[in-house]
Amino acid sequence: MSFAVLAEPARRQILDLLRERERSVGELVRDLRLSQPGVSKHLRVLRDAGLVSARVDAQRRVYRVQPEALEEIDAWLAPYRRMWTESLAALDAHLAAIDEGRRG
Amino acid sequence: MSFAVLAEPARRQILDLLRERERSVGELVRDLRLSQPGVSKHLRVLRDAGLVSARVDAQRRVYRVQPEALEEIDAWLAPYRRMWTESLAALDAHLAAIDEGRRG
DNA sequence: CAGGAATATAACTATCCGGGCATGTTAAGC
DNA sequence: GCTTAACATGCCCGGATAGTTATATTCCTG
Repeated sequence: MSFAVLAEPARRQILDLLRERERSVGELVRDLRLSQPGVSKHLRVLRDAGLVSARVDAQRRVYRVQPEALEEIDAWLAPYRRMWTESLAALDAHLAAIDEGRRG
Repeated sequence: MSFAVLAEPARRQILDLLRERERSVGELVRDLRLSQPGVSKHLRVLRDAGLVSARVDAQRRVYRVQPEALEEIDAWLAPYRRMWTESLAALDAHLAAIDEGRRG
């Protein structure tokens, strides 16, 4: 499960940057407060998890996000999401009932 | 961010167990392959993250899941979810177009 | 083909974290 | 009030990992 991959703030930040547009390693190094090898290492982890993919452009590697890899996490989250939306629905109903009562 | 909290498989397993029904520490110890202090330690992390809450029943502490704490993660996921659902929609459209073409 | 640019990998270190054992704490029951 | 049950906490250890510097690799450019 790629939860562990996302546990690292720098990696989430990389994904957020790549979500706007694809970026080369050098660009990411400029945006993050990390050494170039540090960024490369995180990109390696993200690649292995299928969360990003790389395209070669001369000496540069341009990375892009691969959002489908997050479906697994979304799937794990789904039943919990049902739980809190049900709570919200119940609260809604409750407030509606109160309002109903107020208006007689 | 509680991604780091969920990175631990045992903690996700605890949440999944508590999603069915609330459980005491002892029950969790029986269900997991972990020592009692190990379980307590994970529960502590989950509590600090607001992911579970405890109710006192005599000497026992009964834990339940607090799904709202996962909304933060869901919020982070949301823009990516939009991305892959858009991809699916595009694929749908593509396949429909192919089918349309086949039928003339 | 020499030099430099862009990135990956290697090697090393410091830190964090999960695991267990031993022990502290609180509540029940006699 | 002493014992036992249920749980939390402290302490220690081994493994994982994120960060760095140094080096290897690849590819363009002159």
